[in-house]
Amino acid sequence: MLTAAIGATIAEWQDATETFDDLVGRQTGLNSADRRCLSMLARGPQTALAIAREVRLSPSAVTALVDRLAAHGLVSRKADPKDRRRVLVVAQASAFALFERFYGPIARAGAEMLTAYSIEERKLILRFVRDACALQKRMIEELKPTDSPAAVE
Amino acid sequence: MLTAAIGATIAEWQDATETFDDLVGRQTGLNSADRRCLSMLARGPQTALAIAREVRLSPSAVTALVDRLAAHGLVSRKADPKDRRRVLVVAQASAFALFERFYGPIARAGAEMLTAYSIEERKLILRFVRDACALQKRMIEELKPTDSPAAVE
DNA sequence: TCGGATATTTCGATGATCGAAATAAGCAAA
DNA sequence: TTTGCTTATTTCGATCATCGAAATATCCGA
Repeated sequence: MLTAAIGATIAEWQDATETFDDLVGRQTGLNSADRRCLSMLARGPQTALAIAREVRLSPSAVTALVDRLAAHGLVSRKADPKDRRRVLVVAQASAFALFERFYGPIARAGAEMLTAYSIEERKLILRFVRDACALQKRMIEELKPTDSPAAVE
Repeated sequence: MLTAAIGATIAEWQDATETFDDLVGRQTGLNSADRRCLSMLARGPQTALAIAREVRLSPSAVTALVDRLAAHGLVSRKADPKDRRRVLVVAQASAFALFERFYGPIARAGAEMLTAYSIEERKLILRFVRDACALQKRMIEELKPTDSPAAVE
């Protein structure tokens, strides 16, 4: 037993995560795709196409998205020296500051929370979150191929 | 140690969860708010205002949202016998079927995954996810009051 | 019964997104 | 080198979700 309680709590946790993220969006004026894009750019400059794939937006939508972020001074465009068709989108310092402001505190609080667990316990927690993450990714793969026209009709 | 690895894995897990959810949206033709609303209605009929609060949409947007779901046959409107100003939105059988179809498999796989853990281990996992959930909710509260006009300018 | 409060809908405007077409640059073969 | 195909991004017009304000309907207390 306990699996039902664990599942329910995870659902509640994910819901809270979504609510938190939504709040960040309201306070920053950035929508879900904007935030996803910024989070990706925090790992380094990316081309528009790579952003489109990861954020799951059309290339034209990414043009508008980057315009938006650039208007806020959060990113800048830079020609790719290797291939002048490409445009590299680069996160600015303000983007990192924004991340620190909104996600820094929770990251630190999370680390702090984990100090209440022994090393052995943390090993188990890591095993669990890895299992959960792997499971979620497996379910993504199972959902992908189908591409059913409309499950809702 | 291990906290960094745990944090990184959780971030990866949340990302996968978002991707999964987005895929469900594409395959069902339901956007994020639609899905949130349905998920709420799975717990019982709700008034438009309650939906607006939970889904974080304006009341007028909820009218449109419910129209959309109703057009898909997923919900129906029902006058509240107690207060005729109110409209109760009720999930239809097709909504539950949709949930079962997309979230049933992962719920069962998750339960199955947990069978690899002993009861003692599950207790620890439950403690951990409760801690994480509580932390996330605490961070929501800390973010709420500020209501800063624009953190981005 | 009157008047303010509450619940929902309607309406016009805004803005994010899409797909198709346009533009620009790379690349390979003649 | 030139020609033509491919790839990367942007522009453009259309669509749709959402908002805020106004309209409508109902409730409830004085």
